[in-house]
Parts: sequence; C-alpha cells; structure tokens
Amino acid sequence: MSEGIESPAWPGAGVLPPEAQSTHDRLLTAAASLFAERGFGGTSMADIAERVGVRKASLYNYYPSKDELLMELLRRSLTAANEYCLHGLDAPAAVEERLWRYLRGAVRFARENGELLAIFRLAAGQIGGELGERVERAVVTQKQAQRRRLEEVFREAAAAGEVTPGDPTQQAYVFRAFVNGVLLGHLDCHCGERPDDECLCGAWELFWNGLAGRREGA
Amino acid sequence: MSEGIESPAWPGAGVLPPEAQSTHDRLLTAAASLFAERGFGGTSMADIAERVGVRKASLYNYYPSKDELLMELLRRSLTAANEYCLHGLDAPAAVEERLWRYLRGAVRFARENGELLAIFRLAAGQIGGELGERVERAVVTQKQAQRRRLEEVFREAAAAGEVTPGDPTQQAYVFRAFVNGVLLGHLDCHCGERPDDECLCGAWELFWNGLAGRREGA
DNA sequence: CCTACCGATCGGTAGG
DNA sequence: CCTACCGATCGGTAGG
Repeated sequence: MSEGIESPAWPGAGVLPPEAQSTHDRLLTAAASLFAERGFGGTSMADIAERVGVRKASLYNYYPSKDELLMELLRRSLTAANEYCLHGLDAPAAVEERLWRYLRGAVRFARENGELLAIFRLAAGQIGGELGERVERAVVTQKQAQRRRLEEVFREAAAAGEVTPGDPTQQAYVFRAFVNGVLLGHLDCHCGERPDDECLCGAWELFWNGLAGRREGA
Repeated sequence: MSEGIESPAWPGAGVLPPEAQSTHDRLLTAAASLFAERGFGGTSMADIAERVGVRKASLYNYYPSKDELLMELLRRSLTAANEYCLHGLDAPAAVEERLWRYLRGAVRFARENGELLAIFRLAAGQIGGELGERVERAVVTQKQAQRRRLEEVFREAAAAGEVTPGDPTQQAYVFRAFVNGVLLGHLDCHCGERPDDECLCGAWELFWNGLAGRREGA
C-alpha cells in the first residue's frame, strides 16, 4: 500500500472500514460486490442502498441510472486491471520474467479486487440490449490492446532467441488462455482454486517449459 | 449426429428448426439462450414464453418455477460437458493424445452448445441466495471429479515416462487452466477467440511443449 | 439525503 | 395451453 504502484480502484476500497469511506465510495464498493455476488439483473438499487445505508432515491444523486453505475464500475475495473498487468510487461528483464510478472500482477488484481474482476467478466454475455453492447465494446477494446502488446513482446522474444521462433499471435493466444484460466479460478466463489505465490510460481514454470518437460538432448 | 457418441443435451438442440421441436424442447432452447444472452436475473419468464411462442403461464406446466428450470438446464449442461470431455481421456493412446482429445472435446462442446457452456458458468457468482448455492454445489462436484480424474492421468503419464515426473496436482492445474482459458474465448459474444481446429492443434502443441521450446541438448 | 409516489413488470396462481 | 389476476418489487422521479 505504501508504495502504491498499483492503487485500488477507489480510495479505501477493500481496506478502510465502511464508516471511514465517503458515501460515494461505499456506493461503489456495495455495487461491485453485489453485482459480483448476484449478477447485474439479480441486484436491485434497493439492495445496494441497503448495504450503503441510505435510501434508494439517494443513489441517484451519484449516478443517473443503474446502467451508468455499472459503466462507471467497469471503467474503474478496466483501468485497475491494466495497471496491475501491464506494469510487469515493461520491466527491463528477460521475456520470461516479464510475462511472469504480468501473470503475477493479474493474480494480485484478482486477489485484491475480486469483485472488480467479476464486473468485467459480465461482458461475456450476461447483459443484454444496449447496455450489453456498451459493456462489451469497452472490454473488447482493452482486450485487443493487450493482445497486440503481448504479440509485440513475443516478437521481441523470438528476435532475442528467448522463445522458439513461431507465430507470435499463437504464442500470445496460448499465454493469454493460461492467464485467463488461472484468473477464472479466482472468480468461482467457493470452489475456486487460488494458488499461493509459491504454487503459482511452480505452475508458471511448468507452463513456460511445457508439461512434456525439457528433454535434454532428445 | 449419425454416430452420436456425444449427443446434444436434448433432442434437436441446435439442429432442428423450432417448429419441428416439441414445446418442451423449445422451452429448454429458449431459456438456455436467453440466460446466456442476458443472465438469469436479466431474463423474465415472459421473455422465455415469447420466444417459445406460448403464454407465460403455460411454462409452469413444465417446471414449477424459474429456479427449477435453471437447475434442469444446469443438469443437462453438466452431463453433456462430461460426455464431450471425458470420452477423450479414456482412449487407448498416449497421454498427450488423450489430453488433446479432452481439449478438443471441450472446444467442440463449446461450439455446439455455446449456451449450455454459459449456463454452468453462472456458478461463478452471478446468482445469489439459496439457488446460487444449489448451482454452485452441482458445478463444484463435477469439477472436483474431473480434477481427480486428470490427476490420475498425470500420475499414469509420469509412471510411463510421458511427462516429466512432478506433482500431478500441479500438472493437472496447469492443464485445466489452459483448457478453461480456451473455453473462455468461446463464451465472449463478439470478441471471443474461437480458433479453428488447425489453430487449436498448433496452440496445443505450443502448450504441451512449452513456449520456451524444446532446446535440444541444452 | 429524505418521504412519497409513479407506471411497469416481476414470478407465480386459480380455474378452466 | 389459455385468460385473468395476485401481491411484491422493479428502476426511476418529484419535490423538498
């Protein structure tokens, strides 16, 4: 917290007790966790108001509609996720190390902002109509940017001889599939698998070197 | 269809035109796709009835509540997914081949029953209350069974020298993370990445052998 | 930030 | 499989 390279999505999120936060911050916290627990359609403005500790009508002083409240949460989620992940990619280090930091950043985001991760997973078709399209547009834009960035990294890696030369698009695809799969384990409420840092590091090595293992001189 | 090792979750699902299906089957189809598109809380019984082509009250001749309708869809989804995936694991072949078939089966399930995949992803915290717990219990049970089965496969593989000896739990974890990440790409509506069989095969080889590549004699 | 209220829609039932 | 209807709750507004 003290260095704060990656900051929470809003002041005091997940850290300060509710009484010490502004009503606006408590609104964001309550909405994020309720949407994550019950889905967007399964959460009413009255539910949110109850958790915030105000009357439903008061919420409309902060956001003009339930839809806009979701969009604001989504924007903050995407920004925070970007910070956690991309920071590792820019480190001056070997590509394996940079990709490992990307993965570790993503997992740290999931641990520290679990509800926010759930928010932008809503893009995967849980919201219909016009709002659904807005959500999806925002998520797709960010995903594509990350994909391009990762492909760039793999091109650099191939040039530097750090990975086997090959299609960087496919390499980035395999990497992102693995990262997304790991993150998925942090979403499921009770059955989720959330490896600690040591396990995660072991899993990364296994992934990077391949399940088939390095066969010396074979 | 003609050999039918893996059958659709109900007769004619995704194959027959709506008019040729029974009302019950159209009900299941309509509910699955609407839940997938708009989420459970975002779909009303009236929405479903409209797509089926009957009045809302008529739906209650088939299921006593919206909750039970979801549970039935979930049961069928889990059964179908199991069939598609586990069949490949039992093949008399090398472990790499068996795991590849598992992955290919999972992807085929996602392609042919996209809405059903979305259904049991609902377990990841989009449904609250008692129903949410029922959903989660069903999904967790199946996931754990698959995890145990995969660990068994990796133990066999290590004994046969087909993978580097190591912790089978971790090996299974890495494999499942990759598979889940690939499936996730099939869920997102428009931005989803759905590699064709050729790309998938290339991705699998890349995954199995490791992004770092096999370094001969290094 | 509140009370009071709006029309619309929700899941579900009665009765046929 | 229908019409007709139930009480409850929905997102949102008026006005202060």
